[in-house]
Amino acid sequence: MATRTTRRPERREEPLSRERVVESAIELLDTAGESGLTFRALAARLATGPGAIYWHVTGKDELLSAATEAVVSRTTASGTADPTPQEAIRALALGVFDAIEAHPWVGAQLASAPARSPMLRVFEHIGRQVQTLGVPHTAQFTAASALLSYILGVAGQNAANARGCPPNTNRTEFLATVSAAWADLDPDEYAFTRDVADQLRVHDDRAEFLAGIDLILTGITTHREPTDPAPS
Amino acid sequence: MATRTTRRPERREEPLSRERVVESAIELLDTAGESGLTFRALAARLATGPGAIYWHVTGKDELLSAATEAVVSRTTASGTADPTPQEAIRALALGVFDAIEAHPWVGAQLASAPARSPMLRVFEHIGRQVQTLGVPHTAQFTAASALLSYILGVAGQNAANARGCPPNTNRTEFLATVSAAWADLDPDEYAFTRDVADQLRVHDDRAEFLAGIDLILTGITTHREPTDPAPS
DNA sequence: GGCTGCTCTGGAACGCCGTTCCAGAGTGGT
DNA sequence: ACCACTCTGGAACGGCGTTCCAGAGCAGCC
Repeated sequence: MATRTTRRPERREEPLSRERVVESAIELLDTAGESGLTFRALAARLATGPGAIYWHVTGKDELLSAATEAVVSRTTASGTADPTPQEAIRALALGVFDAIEAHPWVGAQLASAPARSPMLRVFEHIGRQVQTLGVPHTAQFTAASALLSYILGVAGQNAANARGCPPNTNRTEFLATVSAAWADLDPDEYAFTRDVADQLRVHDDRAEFLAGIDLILTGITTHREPTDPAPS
Repeated sequence: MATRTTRRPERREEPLSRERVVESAIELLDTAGESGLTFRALAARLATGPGAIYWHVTGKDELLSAATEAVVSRTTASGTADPTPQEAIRALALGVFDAIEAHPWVGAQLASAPARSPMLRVFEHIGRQVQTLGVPHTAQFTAASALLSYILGVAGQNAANARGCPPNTNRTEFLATVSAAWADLDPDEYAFTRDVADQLRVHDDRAEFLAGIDLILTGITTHREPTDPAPS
């Protein structure tokens, strides 16, 4: 009140920008979850009104896409030289996996809009390693697509699990609860599920994810005819 | 106005019920998409008010779950005796795949809430076939989870694609458009994607999906490389 | 028949959402 | 001094999920 317009080095300490909007959106998504990202909450965090945000972003869809793009692109950026294509694919997949574990909302976003830009880069990198693996040209699309679909599937599941209990229960307790629920299922209708309830309780998400990748990689590198001896 | 309470055989021609609510919700989702399911629209279709629906359903989450459950359970119901476990798994996966193609909203729903009931039954059936395949006990959970994750991943992608262009373009035209977009990408940054743009244009979703299933099945049934050191 | 208690209805209202609108502040060019 | 342009932010709109509640219909008991 005392000073009205004097003593203002810039219009505000930091002017609005698309970058700042997206960054704040990511923080909001990380702290308050997917439902926490609101134009009003975002405006409050940026000390402005909802209308101002629309000058830098066309709408919520673009905002979510930009936030996802920003997070995923960081994982793709770190290009380490891996000795084998298999390890390169594992590293690539783990990058996406870790990004989703750190930001569960990315999983839900990717699972429901994969054709967009961020995952296309992952697809490209996977495809190159598939080529390096010596996969026949006609099977390369299938192989890369299968790997991508699997990654996106795990992404969605992890996001769903993280949404189930974001703040409170630690992972061990959560797994114990679900495992106990599985063990209490009908023995006739859910014989298998009951049988693996123990494995669910002690399993490691990252290891299971990688094991699935390896399963697909084995399928890709194994010739269709089972008479082929194990390649190395 | 003429007759007030006379001439009414029942309170209404058909009383509200949870079954009728869920069924109408499915119809609404199929015709108007995920965003078309609204308590007001649902109330209009049922010739009632929004409040009445809450007597039969606790909220929108349960409504969506019930609708998904209803659609998925129909696919699991048809139990045909398949000669081999592989074919049984393929049939199971195709059932889910077809259900999602017929109701794209199911894909999005499954991809973002897989731990719930409907997919647990699929998991159970897959797991039994995995057991029949002779997979070692310690690897059964991994194998079934990988298959389920892959199915859910494809589910999400199909749902996203269907959401991109629900009514208008036929599939061939859509694929041609995306394929052309891929072919126009930067040759350095997207060499592989450009290379498989042709395969994208002519590919068959069902066949690709099954090919991915077969990749994982091959990985499951192929013995690990004997020289492979235990990877953590 | 009345009366009561229960199930079920459906319209009104609440608060929040994404989005649009627009008056106007700030700023650089002439 | 003026203008044109970028950018701001508060108000407002329609629609959403959800809640609330007066009351309709329908047993069952007096």
